[in-house]
Amino acid sequence: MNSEKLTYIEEAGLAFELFGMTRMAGRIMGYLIVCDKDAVSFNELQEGLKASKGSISGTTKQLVAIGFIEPVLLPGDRKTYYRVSNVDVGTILRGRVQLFIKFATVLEKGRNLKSQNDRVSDWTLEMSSFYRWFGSEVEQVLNKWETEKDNYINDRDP
Amino acid sequence: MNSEKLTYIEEAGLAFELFGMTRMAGRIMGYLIVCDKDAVSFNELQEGLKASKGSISGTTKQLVAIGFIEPVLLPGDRKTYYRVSNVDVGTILRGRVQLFIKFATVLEKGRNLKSQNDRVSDWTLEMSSFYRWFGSEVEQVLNKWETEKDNYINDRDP
DNA sequence: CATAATGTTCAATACATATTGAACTAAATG
DNA sequence: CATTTAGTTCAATATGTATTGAACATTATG
Repeated sequence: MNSEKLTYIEEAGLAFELFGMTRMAGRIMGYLIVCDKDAVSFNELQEGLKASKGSISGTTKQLVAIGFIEPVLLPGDRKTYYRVSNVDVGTILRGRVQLFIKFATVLEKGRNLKSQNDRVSDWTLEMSSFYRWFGSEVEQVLNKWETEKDNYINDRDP
Repeated sequence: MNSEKLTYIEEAGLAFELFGMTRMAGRIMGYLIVCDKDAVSFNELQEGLKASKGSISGTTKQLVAIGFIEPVLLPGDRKTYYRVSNVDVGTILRGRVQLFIKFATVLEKGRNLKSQNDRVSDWTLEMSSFYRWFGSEVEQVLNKWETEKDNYINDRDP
């Protein structure tokens, strides 16, 4: 593992943190991406990331739970290997849209506690209406992607 | 300020935290929403939220910076008042989409550090391609919203 | 059965950062 | 000019949580 890759792994840690996950989750994803192996053992993750067994254990469980990685078992081998899942872009997106809707709905809930309608009432109503509507639009956009994606994915080695 | 509203203000704090902002930012938004005033003074926020001046000062500055609230000044009055801005749903959405693109791009960056293309390469490439494409789709969806929103916003008091 | 290999659990620690609170600036008022 | 008002700054504190590390469980192996 060269130093460029090690730097990248930390960068991935920060990116996942920005996205609301933990640094270690990002490091594990980064490691699995750049390591040029199909799957990586628990032990290699621990040594490669210089982290504790507890941290690897807990974080791999989280990543499996949200579907970003998956365990790989081999016959005659007691170890657990992990690899990046082919988690669908739509699944990730839908999760975020739900967060949006919840956020807007909490704002709009405040509206129902007011004793009068006013400028803020209108704003919260538009917020929640928009994000709810947006959720259904996203479904159409995802369908469009499925039919058109070949036009937009350009491999570096076609 | 009744107890239902006070409870709501804390709930708003949690919602903003989920959205990557601070609890106090959410409390201030919550207060401004349910207080039934057009604008609220620094001092009222401090007393109403039982927070320190430092906290109100720092958090109002953040909320102004990101456009969620705006200061209101009155002639002959030294105080600063704050109110919820009519921040455009599109502005908020675009900010989140940028975060998405950055996230996917970091994953894809790992791809360029690999010595071979493989399953993970394909996945990161699709991720970043999708979210970049999605960014432009969102612009069209926002235009659609502007022309159609009247059909989707239903006031409780029409 | 004794030992090694593979993970798990959870209390303790480390770490980041949100919030406080006291000291401060700046401007208005009498 | 002295005092009050309004808000800012920043070092100290509180708080939450990510991570560690040691003890433990479990299963395989000789």
